[in-house]
Amino acid sequence: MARPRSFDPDDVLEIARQMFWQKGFQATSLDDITAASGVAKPSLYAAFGDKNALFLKVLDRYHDGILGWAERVLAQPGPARDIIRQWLIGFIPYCSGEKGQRGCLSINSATDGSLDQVELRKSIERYNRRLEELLRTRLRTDRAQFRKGFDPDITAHTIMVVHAGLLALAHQRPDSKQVKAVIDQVMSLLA
Amino acid sequence: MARPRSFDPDDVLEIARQMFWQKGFQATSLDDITAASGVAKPSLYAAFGDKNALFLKVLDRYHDGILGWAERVLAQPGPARDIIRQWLIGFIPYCSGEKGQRGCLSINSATDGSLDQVELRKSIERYNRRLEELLRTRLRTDRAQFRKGFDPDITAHTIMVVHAGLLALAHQRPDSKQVKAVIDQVMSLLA
DNA sequence: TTTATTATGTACTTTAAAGTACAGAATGTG
DNA sequence: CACATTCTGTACTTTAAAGTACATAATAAA
Repeated sequence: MARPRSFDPDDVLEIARQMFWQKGFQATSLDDITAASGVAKPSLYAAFGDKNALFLKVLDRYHDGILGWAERVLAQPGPARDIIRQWLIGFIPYCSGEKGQRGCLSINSATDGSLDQVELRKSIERYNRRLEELLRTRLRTDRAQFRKGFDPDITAHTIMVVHAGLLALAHQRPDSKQVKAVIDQVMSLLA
Repeated sequence: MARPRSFDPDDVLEIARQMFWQKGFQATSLDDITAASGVAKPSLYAAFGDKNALFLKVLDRYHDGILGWAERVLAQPGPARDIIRQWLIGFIPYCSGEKGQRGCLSINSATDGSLDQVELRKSIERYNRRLEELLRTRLRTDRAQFRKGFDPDITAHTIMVVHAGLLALAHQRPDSKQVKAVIDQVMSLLA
């Protein structure tokens, strides 16, 4: 009954994600996204709202991607230690070398002082809470695999800290072997 | 032989540091710094160069402050483990609660995609290299205090990762007890 | 006291990017 | 076909902030 959209919103979100991830929120203009996607500004505004709203949608998408993957990996059968190690190893391509330079979109956003919108903070907090919950649940469930006195809650949080640290330092493009060595060393806490 | 400066450059750098740290590079305008310091823009330009150059000076100052403190703490006599623990504990006020929200100026800058100037990257890399070197040197020197097979180099890097992780997650204002628990757990790697 | 020199403050220009007005195009329906 | 409806593209306005021109003020030296 009316003119249909000439683009797939999901494609645009994907393009926007790449640009925001690479250049950051501030340095990515809507003109950039228009140029890369071929979708003019009025259409972007109609489909996603203003720049903040667009970024929030992109970030939520990013979060969902990582959470979905974490859920799949951490639900696998086997020793919790091996599973969590496997999960961390999976981040190595994003924590080292060329690709590592952009770091993590979520952490980049969390550390960006100019982005202190309430919605954004909530999204990031929710993401961190969920991720930590996945780790905690797994460690609690498999608690019997560890030493007496093992604390699943603190350990889950420590893994979150290491994870964040690796992705924060990723901007320096460390060597993947070094990242792996850190993961291996930290994994010795799971005993 | 000429009109003297009416302000102390160091005072301005201190004010600029607070503003950049709180609001980030992009969101802090020179007009903000002018308003806070009482120094007009042409004077800022004459004294520090453009905004990027000013920020670089601020960041170097910040780095020097932390490095100086780390040198002092890590040179103290005593078991390396206790000394390094003390050093990490010293960050707790900056990793938790209200004050933690701004995180670390260096990490905030490293994760800011819009700040990919060469000079800036160099400054941050140099800072990280020096900090890690202080840790590594101490761990190597006191290597005899640890188990057979203890690797000072990897351990120094792991501590850097944890340090970065704590400061990246600081933006969520975690509880100081939780931060302390993570530090204590990680310290068990030094044995 | 005059002069050379550098700092300061006002007010300007420039630029980049967010956001929008509006005319016209593309569809489904009667 | 004609119409209601929503989308699209061009071109505009607005705003915020970086950077600067210029007249003036403050000092040290001669």
